Amino acid sequence: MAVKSLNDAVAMQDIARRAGVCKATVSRALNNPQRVSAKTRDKVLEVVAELGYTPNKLASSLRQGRSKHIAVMLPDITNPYFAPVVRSIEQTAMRRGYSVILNDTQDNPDLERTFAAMVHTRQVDGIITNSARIPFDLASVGGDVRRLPPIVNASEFCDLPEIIKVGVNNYQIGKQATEHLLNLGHTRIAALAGPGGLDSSDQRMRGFTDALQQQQLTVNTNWVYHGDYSMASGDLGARALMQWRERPTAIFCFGDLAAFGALHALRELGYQVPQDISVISVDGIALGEYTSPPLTTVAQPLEQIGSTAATLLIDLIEGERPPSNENVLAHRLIIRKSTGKPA
Amino acid sequence: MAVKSLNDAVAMQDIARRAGVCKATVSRALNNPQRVSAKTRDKVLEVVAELGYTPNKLASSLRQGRSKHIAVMLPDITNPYFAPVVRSIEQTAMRRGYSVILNDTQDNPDLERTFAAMVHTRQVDGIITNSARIPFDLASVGGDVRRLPPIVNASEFCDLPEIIKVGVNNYQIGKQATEHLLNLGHTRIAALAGPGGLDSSDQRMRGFTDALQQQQLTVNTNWVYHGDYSMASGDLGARALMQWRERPTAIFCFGDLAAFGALHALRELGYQVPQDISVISVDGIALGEYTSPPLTTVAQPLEQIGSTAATLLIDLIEGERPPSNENVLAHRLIIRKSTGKPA
DNA sequence: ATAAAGAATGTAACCCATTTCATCAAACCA
DNA sequence: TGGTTTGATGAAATGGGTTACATTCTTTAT
Repeated sequence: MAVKSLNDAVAMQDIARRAGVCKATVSRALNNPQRVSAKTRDKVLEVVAELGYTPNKLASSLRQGRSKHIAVMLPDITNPYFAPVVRSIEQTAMRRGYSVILNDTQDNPDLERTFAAMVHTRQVDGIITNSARIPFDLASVGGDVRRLPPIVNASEFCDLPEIIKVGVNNYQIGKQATEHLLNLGHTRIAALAGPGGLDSSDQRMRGFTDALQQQQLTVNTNWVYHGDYSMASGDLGARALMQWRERPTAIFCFGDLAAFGALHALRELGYQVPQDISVISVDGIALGEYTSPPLTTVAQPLEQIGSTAATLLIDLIEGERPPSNENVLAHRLIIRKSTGKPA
Repeated sequence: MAVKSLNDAVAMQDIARRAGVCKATVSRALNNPQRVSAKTRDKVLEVVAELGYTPNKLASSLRQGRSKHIAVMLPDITNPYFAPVVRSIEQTAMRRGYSVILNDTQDNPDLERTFAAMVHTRQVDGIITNSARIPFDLASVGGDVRRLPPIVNASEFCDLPEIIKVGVNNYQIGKQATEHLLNLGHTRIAALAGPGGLDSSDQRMRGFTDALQQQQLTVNTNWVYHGDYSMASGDLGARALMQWRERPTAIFCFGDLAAFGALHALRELGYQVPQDISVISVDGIALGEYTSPPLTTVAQPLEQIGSTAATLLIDLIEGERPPSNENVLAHRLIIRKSTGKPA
């Protein structure tokens, strides 16, 4: 049945025998070289090289009670927003000696829970999640959040204050994106928002509303469409927003993908961007540079979100609490060709 | 230092004690329920539920000599081509009880090797790689490929016949893409190829050449540009191709990303697609539906590549050799708006 | 020179589940 | 009814490291 892994044979005991020392010494020579005499160390390392020995990390993990694996949960790896985050997590983790186990939850709570169980089975030392749902069964920790295993919440926030979070200031993002449009002279601005109730979307909406109000403008509810950040919903949303008798001159998309969909719809409907209508969005994914027209967007520091999340999580695993639970990283408005003065 | 995981305490021994049986019986009750009397089984399961026991998978893996982890190596998770493949691998693996360890090698042989080393120490049961480089130090296995852990080579092929491969017929893809352009009446066709020497690119180029020759056309070397499949190289390549006095009326991009770059360049240069120039490409990534204009492309069955690769690998791990080492999946021409008759 | 401190190494327990082998009881057969 | 097969369970070895503790060999200090 199960094929036995191959170059097993050689274990620590074999090295020990051949080097004329005991297992413990081999272990020390490998992990705490300074705790072993130079002579012994050299001899051990020589035998290790000779026999091509690689320590079995499972055994080590079992004994030490930590696997040096971290899990990354995200709703959809296919989303270009997440890919750079994951890549950066992976790089950071690898540098610190951790491997990344990937889990695409498809935003399915059941899958999230299944995966979360991995923490209990000791397969992973901690989790980075991009979901607002923290899937751990609170009951199992007696309702005490502090007893949860290390978790870092990236990009999208849950409402447990005890959980460490890393992301951007979505309120400011919403405000700045809107202000960019206002500064260009737009007054009829639509919002192609994300799901209501989702923190990132709600915050951006607040920023949107406040920015308008500072110019004595109010939100036209006809011009607010709640999608799900996807291209398809951006397409649909843009069509919905443009159907009204009184049309907006600018659309603030709450995500780049939705903006791609919107650009597509607007083109099909025969509008020129930005001549007929401006489009701005949020995220700063790489594709935005190549759309037609290239997309003006408030970029999130995706790599930095990933590396920060990984660093915080690993610090946490290794016993170092971060100074703050809220880690807000800087966003950046990138002005390209999809926004302009209103006609 | 290292924080001890929390609800440790409860191990199999605890269940055993509490249920009045021995560890072995608990293990059997959990893994081979039919090998235990109904009464004992119920009692054990009851105690398991009561104490909230979850088996330590590290221990189990150590004992059984298999970790139920598979590693996925790919050059860049940020590439929209790979994301669906990875997602599909992950889903398939999860369904079969395996976790996926992700490694973004950035096409860096050193990183690949580093990671490959991990495979030994982490006791990863198998590997799916999207690189033509099989990074395992052959010396370490005495030059004997059969001693490598199970590997499946997806998308991009190495030249070891012993390695299982899953992917598409790139020659046919190249041919069909070209034929589509020929059928529309194009005779001046450029190729925005991938790196020379890379199997996928070379095969598509063969298909391209053969399709042209069947129409008594020859390849104009001015109209062949070798990029690296990236958007940036597509942009550059398109500009290079359009600089000649005699210009092509169609460009065959060897990858969707390059096509995005090409569309961007063509737009900037003032060409209308497809009125002035047609663009076709390969991959069928989701974004292609939303470009301007939507991209005609030969789609690869990305999900299927992933699921097939995962299935083959896990079968292999569990001792089942596939009928063939070459698993070629069907591609599909998707005609959208980026190709048309020549002016 | 010698006790005390320190460094190097060995012994054995430990992490926790799986699995072989032995044991014992119940069911089956002639 | 004695002998055998079958089924349930337990004892103990196992996988491969790590580490607390014990022991031995050096140094250093007096």
